[in-house]
Amino acid sequence: MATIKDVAKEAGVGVGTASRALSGNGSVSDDARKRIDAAVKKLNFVPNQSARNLKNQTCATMAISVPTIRHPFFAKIIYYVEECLSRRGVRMLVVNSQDKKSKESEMLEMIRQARVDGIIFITHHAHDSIDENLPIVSVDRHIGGKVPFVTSNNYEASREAVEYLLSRGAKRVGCVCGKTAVESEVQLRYKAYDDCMREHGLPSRLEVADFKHGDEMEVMREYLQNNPDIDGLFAGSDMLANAAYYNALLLGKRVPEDLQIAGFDGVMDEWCPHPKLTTVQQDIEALAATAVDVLFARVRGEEYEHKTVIKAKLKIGETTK
Amino acid sequence: MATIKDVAKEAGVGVGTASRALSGNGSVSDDARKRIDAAVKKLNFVPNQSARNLKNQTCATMAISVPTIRHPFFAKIIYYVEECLSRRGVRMLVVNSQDKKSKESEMLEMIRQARVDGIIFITHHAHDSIDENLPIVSVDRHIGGKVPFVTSNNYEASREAVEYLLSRGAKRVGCVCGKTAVESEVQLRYKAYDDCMREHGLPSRLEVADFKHGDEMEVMREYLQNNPDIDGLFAGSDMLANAAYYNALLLGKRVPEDLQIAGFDGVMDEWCPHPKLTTVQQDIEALAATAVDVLFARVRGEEYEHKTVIKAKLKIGETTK
DNA sequence: CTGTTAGCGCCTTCAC
DNA sequence: GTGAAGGCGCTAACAG
Repeated sequence: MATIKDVAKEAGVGVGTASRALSGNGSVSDDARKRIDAAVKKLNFVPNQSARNLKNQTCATMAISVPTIRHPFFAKIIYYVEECLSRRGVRMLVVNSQDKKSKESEMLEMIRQARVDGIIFITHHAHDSIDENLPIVSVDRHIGGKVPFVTSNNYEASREAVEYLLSRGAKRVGCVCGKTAVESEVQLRYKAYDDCMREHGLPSRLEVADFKHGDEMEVMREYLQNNPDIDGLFAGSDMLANAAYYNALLLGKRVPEDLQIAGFDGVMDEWCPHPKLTTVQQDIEALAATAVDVLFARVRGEEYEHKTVIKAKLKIGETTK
Repeated sequence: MATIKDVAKEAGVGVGTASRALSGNGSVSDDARKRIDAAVKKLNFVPNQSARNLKNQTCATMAISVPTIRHPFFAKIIYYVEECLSRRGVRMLVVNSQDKKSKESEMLEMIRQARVDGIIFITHHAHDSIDENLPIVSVDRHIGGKVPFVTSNNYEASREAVEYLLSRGAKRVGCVCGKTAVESEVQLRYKAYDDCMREHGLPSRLEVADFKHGDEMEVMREYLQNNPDIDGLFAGSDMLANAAYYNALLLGKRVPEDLQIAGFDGVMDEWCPHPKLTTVQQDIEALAATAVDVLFARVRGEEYEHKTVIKAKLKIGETTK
């Protein structure tokens, strides 16, 4: 494995000159550059990234921590984040936190160990002890005082969904959302529902359920059994909306005739061709791109927004009239 | 940021002793160890991984390259690979190759740049120029002469599925599979179908379709329109099976009464509660674990199997009688 | 068991 | 514009 020393010797120049030519910092005579290029090719030289990292005190790697990669929303975020990072020549480290706070704390350690340059955090936990100067950005959650975050306009978009249900003739609209352990923008989804119902003088039938991914079917079954008379439902996620759809069918209800359903996320369509959900579609590509932008701004010490809101919009499917 | 030098000074020992105590190689007196531990705590020291990497000529990072993370099968593989690596203190780098050969070639460069210690490859391309000594392992594909790979017992499992369809009374069984650009174990799925039909003296209605993820619905619509009389279908993936289900419904067919369907993969259930597919369930956890085992064996120069077969088994759902 | 020393490969002064 | 030298933080080999 050739080193920069070998290249320099082969080209008949000093290592300094070779280094400058390779990294592009500082000027090198055309003659020297030509000989160095030739040497690089001849020796099949590639710079050793570990050495660069040590010298530059970086590692050209960003981490993204998600509760689980096995969820379409997170998978999609990761997909777009990778795309952005890759464009900048930065690698992406994926960590399944599996909702474990310990695993998330390890991530913080990674920064200190110079194993990653920054982290995109998507978590259900609060981390109040996070050093505010650490290069971290969060998606959809407030995880600590000054950690910047990007999020969809959950409140407005959710209102739009609930209003839509009402406008399509639903009279008794319910709502099921997942519980978040930490203060989260996601909570605005059911707050929007609540406000909306109150303003219309309608009773709120909100259920904020504490469950794990995968238990959506059970949660919805129970809810629909306890609320047999609803004719509209705003679900806090597509997984819940989907579960509502199938449970409704199992209970002999027709969708959307007997029950109209609106979800949130807009991520199921790729894998579940049916039903075509009416749902609030988040602009995941923009969420990812913005998170990466903010992260780089932090790392470089540039200006950045503490909070960035990405517009989500209601997509009409076949689960509403 | 404290270095090992600071720790040594604080503890009143030499750097060598501190290093030995920290990395666990070599013996250190209890007394020294105690003082070093205290110094570490006091200075809040963590070893710099970049320096370790440079010194050790490793980077404690493995890469996994998949066509897209936005597919339940790949997402699940990645999930389990991360779990295995994480247990060994190794980080996982995820690369979306997006089926681009260039992107895959970059990965090979990464090894040379000492940016990753090894790669788990899942690709649709052939890479005949791969150096056989490189620490690479492939899943489900032969990507080069001596690159080891792990795979499910595609042939036997597929036969089981087709035989099951026949045993449940299907008379005219069709098959749709995706085309692979490279010689792949996946091809055994439709080979099994073909053999099975021939042995039963039944006509083969095989379609090996060249399409991208996401186009499954169209592919199946066309197939079902061209083959309106089939009463059984073996699909080469769950996505195809799912698409077959909905297209059948759209065409006024009942499943499983008029058309029985069996898929392959066993990965849809998490995100699509319905329909409960009859499908060949791959043991993805074992595939991932084995791939990681083989990779580490290669890196360490230990013995390993060139080909490992993981058993998949038919799971009966509601799309067969 | 311990401290010193010499690199790992690269980048960045610093004189020339 | 150039080459030599020092050092990033750590580990391994050596002599004590």
